[in-house]
Amino acid sequence: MQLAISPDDFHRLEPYLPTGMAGGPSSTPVERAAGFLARLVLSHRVTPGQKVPMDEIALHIGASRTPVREALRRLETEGLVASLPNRGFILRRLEAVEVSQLYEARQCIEAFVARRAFERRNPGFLDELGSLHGTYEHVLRGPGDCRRLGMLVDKAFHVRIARQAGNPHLTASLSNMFDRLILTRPIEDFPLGRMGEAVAEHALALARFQSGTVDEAEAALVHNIRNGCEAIVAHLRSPLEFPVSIGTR
Amino acid sequence: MQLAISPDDFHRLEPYLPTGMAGGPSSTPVERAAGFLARLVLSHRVTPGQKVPMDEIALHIGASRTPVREALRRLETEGLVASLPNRGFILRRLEAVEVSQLYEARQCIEAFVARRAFERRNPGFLDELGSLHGTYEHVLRGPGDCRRLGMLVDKAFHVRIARQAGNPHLTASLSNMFDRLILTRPIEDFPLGRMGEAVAEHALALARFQSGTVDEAEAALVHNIRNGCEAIVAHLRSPLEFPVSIGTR
DNA sequence: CTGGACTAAAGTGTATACACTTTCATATCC
DNA sequence: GGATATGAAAGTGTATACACTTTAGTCCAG
Repeated sequence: MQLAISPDDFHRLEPYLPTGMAGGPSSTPVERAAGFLARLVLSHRVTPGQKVPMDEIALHIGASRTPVREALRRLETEGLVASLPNRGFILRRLEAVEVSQLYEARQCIEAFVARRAFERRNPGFLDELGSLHGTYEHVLRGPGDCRRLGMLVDKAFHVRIARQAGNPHLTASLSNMFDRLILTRPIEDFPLGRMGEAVAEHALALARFQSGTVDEAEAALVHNIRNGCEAIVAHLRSPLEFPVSIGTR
Repeated sequence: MQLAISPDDFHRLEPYLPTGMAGGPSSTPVERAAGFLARLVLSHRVTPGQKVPMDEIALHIGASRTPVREALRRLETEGLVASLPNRGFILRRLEAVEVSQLYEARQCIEAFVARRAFERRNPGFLDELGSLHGTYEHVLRGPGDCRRLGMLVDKAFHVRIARQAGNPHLTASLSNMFDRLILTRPIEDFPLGRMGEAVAEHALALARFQSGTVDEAEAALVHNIRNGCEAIVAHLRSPLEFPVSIGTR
């Protein structure tokens, strides 16, 4: 089975890997284990519900299962994997209800941080947000199956706003919600058409942050989240109404 | 040094231990390790900034360091301990700014869940909330140094409201914020006088949920959080203005 | 065939071992 | 005397070993 993300795309998404999963060569075995698992998931070699191949990860990072297990315990707390007693770990798989709950939680946090971020906005922040928006547009025009890659840049946009609000705990919490939504859903559950709309909604949100009111900025962001949730829930209820061909380039 | 929580108090707080830290005899070594660490912290045998005694935990739960380390990796993700390379783990210690950020995050989530919980309130919920409120009052009248014990019941009250909102992710997130506020602050940072006020504020919040409007219920809860934060920040700025004698019964 | 025991293989969870780092105490030099 | 080396002891992080569980296969009885 061919990788849905080409090596070229894959290299480009490295900066957007989940926190603590960058796993560069200089990091600890525990971090490298988490990083390699993230890559396995993003390249569709491990899909939600499947067993986490501890031995393969250990072999690949050149370590034993001990640090790999420590990494998986961390990811367990983050809701990314689940431990099945005496049967190892599996990549968790989100139920439809969990997806909408995560979107609800996103709305709770993002409505709040949008206001704080607006109050604390400055040229540097707006530039970075604009840049992330540009990357998002660019990625969507790219080749191959860009759904997870696109979601990572989507995440970067939203998390950047949260970061501007200055509350690391809310930022981390939001980041974790995105990780769960990105990594623990089958790729079929990402409606392809949705991403184009999201770009337009981000453009509006960006404009509101640049030259709008607090309420408008908050509303634009909440609108983006609500639409995303609705599109996905509708897609989950009838995933076969819009059969998609997965481009493999 | 005498335990600040008597064995009697200690037994009573078991039902309120953080999630995944109950650590009954039948649970896995990883869970028991987390549970025993929680008990070490709640009995002031390990204080914020101190090293986590891995060997002591391993010995006490009758296991080796391997599962203890896995447990600590989980707690690391939850922000309760920090890993110092080649020097083991320490119980994290919150800076003043982190405390106020956690209160801000609490307000973000609790304002949201208060509304959802109000919409979904029913007699069973109100009964349980009333019961938790009664326990809170009772604990504060109890003997010994009841600050951490009181905070655990305070947490139970707020988390019960979150649970009624029906979003497990927001509930878990709030629960984690309380754990950090309860376990990773030096006991001196808990202003003793504050708890009496909190009881009164809980009483009002309870009344609003029983016979008020959504806005009133939300406002009462936010008021409780804001007051708590202000009292603590003031206390942290001048902890010596109101020297307290720590009762040891 | 079908379903249930038995067996072998694979895989998991933890104890143990050990190389390596840090820490602390003693000794040495300026 | 204070600062810097030196050594041993303690402690950490991970590899390895192994008891135990699950899984998969095989055999046999019905």
